[in-house]
Amino acid sequence: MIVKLGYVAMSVELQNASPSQTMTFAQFSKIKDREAAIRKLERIAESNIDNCLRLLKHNAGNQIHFFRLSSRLIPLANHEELLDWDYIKPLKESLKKIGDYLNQYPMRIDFHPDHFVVLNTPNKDILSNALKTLVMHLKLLRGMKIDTEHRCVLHVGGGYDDKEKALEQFIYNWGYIQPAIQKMIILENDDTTFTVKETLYLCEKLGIPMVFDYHHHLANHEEVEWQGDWERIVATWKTSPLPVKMHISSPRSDKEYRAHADFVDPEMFLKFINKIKGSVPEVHCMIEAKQKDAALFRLMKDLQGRTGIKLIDQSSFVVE
DNA sequence: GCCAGTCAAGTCCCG
DNA sequence: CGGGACTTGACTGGC
Repeated sequence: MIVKLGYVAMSVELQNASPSQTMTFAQFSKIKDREAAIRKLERIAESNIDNCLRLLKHNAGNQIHFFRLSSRLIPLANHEELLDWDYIKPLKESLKKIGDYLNQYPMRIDFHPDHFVVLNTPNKDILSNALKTLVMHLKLLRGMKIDTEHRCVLHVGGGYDDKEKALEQFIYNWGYIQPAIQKMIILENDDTTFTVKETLYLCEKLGIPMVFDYHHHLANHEEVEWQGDWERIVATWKTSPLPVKMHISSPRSDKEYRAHADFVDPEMFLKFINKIKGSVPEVHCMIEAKQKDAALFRLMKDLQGRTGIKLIDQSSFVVE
């Protein structure tokens, strides 16, 4: 089984390369000339996209083939006061450069919008805002010439005091979502509300691949045993062009169990990998650690020389 | 040039 | 029912 590691949004090694520079609406409003203010937003967005390209080059240089883009590339993209702003048009060139680069150095790219994108809300306005944000992600992917299928990880949403009802609301809302957006989405079990089993229920019913977050599972489950569900999780990826995807992180401490630690505990990771060994030809693990790419490199170093592990390059290995 | 406070979103918690 | 906590990285303001 091949295992490939990826990391999230920004590098701790590459300096001054934030893809998430921003401008708040309060700042925006202070600028009297609205056109000038919009130009400023566009400059920030362009700088963010340029930094993404620098990050991709950093990844290619370090043999990393799996990366999550920041979801904050375009400040105020979906703000209600900026509905007339075509934020994609001025970014065409920058986005195309990303696409061209990915043609040269293929990499699995995905997004994970903030948890304010809630698809199971009973509130029409909140749903409409969530969909606007997803449309932005779709446009960005298209601008970068990335196949949009299964690129956007979301949580199920709110529990609203009745999880069963909340799951049915997700199914109801799903029916109103355009197919291009549906196709882009994958769902992840979360650390406070929806467990693996509940997320699987939706994924199987609606044909959505499921991202298994092991840390979230440890924080939020009916039963801690997960191996009985692993085959079901794998099966949700059967129709996907992409390999099964996981999220890996370690708790910061017993007290702050849900928070992400700086690095990933290699013993926990190895134990996990050995349990799924051979169940799929390839699995992609997103390392969600505070130390970002440095955590990925350290984990790879920790795996070096372990029994049954053969390193392929700086971010991938084979388990036998 | 550092550190504390602020900013955004939606849900959840507490009184 | 209303206000604050939660979360995250970036930015702002005070010293």
